[in-house]
Amino acid sequence: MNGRRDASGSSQSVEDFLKAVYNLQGERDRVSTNALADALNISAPAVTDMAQRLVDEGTVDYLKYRGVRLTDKGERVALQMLRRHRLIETYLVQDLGYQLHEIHDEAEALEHSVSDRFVEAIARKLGEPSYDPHGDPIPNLDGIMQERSLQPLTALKLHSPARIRRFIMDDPAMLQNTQERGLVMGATLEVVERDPFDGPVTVCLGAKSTQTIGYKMASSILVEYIDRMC
Amino acid sequence: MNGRRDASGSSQSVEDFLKAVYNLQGERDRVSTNALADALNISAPAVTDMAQRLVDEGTVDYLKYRGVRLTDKGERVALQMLRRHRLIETYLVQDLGYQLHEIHDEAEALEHSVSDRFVEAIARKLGEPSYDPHGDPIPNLDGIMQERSLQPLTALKLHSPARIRRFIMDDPAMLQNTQERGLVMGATLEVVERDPFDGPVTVCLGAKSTQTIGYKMASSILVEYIDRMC
DNA sequence: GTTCTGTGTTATGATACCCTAAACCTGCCG
DNA sequence: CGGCAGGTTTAGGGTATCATAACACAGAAC
Repeated sequence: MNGRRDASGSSQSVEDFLKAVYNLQGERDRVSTNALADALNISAPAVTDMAQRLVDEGTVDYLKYRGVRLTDKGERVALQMLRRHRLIETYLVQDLGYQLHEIHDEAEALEHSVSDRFVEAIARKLGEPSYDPHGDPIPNLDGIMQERSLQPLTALKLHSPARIRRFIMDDPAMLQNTQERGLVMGATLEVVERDPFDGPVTVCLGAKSTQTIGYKMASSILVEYIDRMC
Repeated sequence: MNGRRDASGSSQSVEDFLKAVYNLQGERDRVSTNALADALNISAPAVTDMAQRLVDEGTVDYLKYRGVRLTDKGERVALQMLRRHRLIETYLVQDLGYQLHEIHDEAEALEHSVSDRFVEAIARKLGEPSYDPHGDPIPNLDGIMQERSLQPLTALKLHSPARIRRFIMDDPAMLQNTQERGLVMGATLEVVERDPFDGPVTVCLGAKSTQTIGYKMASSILVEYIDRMC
């Protein structure tokens, strides 16, 4: 028995496995067992083990020594998990007052036990959002995501107004730091200075404040150009 | 690994086990293996198995052939689960538009994966409620519940106005039926007729409608006397 | 093409949970 | 107080999910 009351019948381990494959699988290449072992924090044999079991379930395509790839069925499950995860994250922020850096772990746990009924209830309540609080696109029921073309802060032209649209960072501490510095979703800014050789970027946030941001963080903040700061 | 991010570290099975012991344990008596096997839908040996494991964790006091009893620690866990369960149920109704008969299963799954942070967030949002949508009391953080003295519909004096305060029924179908018939939480009514020998009870719900209710259902609906119908 | 080297797999084992079948208590009955 | 019936436990298995240690393969280096 497992926690889910809906279709799939997958266990938490299986769902996490499929998610990990999805995340590591770029275009059409296979994912190595070691990469999965790292991502899932389990041993390599455990990955082989799971891969072989999932072949029977038809969610994964596995070739000895060549790695793992999702089947269409597996990809559907992964995208469903992604939808769950991102909707739950959105919900935690919107309705329960969670901070951006707190939501990942909570969603990670909830996504496995929540029913479809629940997920669709919060989706409706949130107004069927297309993006989660990190700015990551939320797959719709058919697994389709609305991709955008955004620029990292490090690639922004000087003195061109832009709006923060996405945070690509997993570290909760870094995430928290961005928020505390006023680098929040939707904030408008322009780059006033940029050091060469992957040095820091200095941005002006409205009239309010100026922040100098390390390269790593700056490249993890994506923005879109806007006409004027407001 | 299990789904919880908080303290306890209990698995879903363990938590369900402790809840079951709590539910079956009246005052100070022990709960029999078979009773637990029935309640949990597992075999008797599986219960013995679990009981022996939980002794090591200190949540349960188990004597061979004499049954199981919660320790103080075990009772704390059980009450914490009860709090979680009932707060989640309240939340599902209040904020997500669930119907009364839909909430039990969803809460049953969620209570195991949600964090304390989550539970307390919804408690705050709901205004620290003392009762869940069934009218069951919600333990506070110290495990204390506000008990009330309510009457079953079957014990009500004729023509005495009363208000529905609690539904003691597990069957979702019966629960759903009460709601459809207007026997909802807080509704005011009076008994206009009662058949002898555990026969049906006829109640008048305001001016709106009159319902004749079978004994079993009527005895599962608890009310409090009020001064006048309104 | 043969040989390394590191990546991946098999072998073996552990744990939590469960089951069925068989052996075992316990309390009641006479 | 012996014995039976029914509730309990022990024995013996099974699956999913992990781990460690030992072995096997693949691709690069020569």
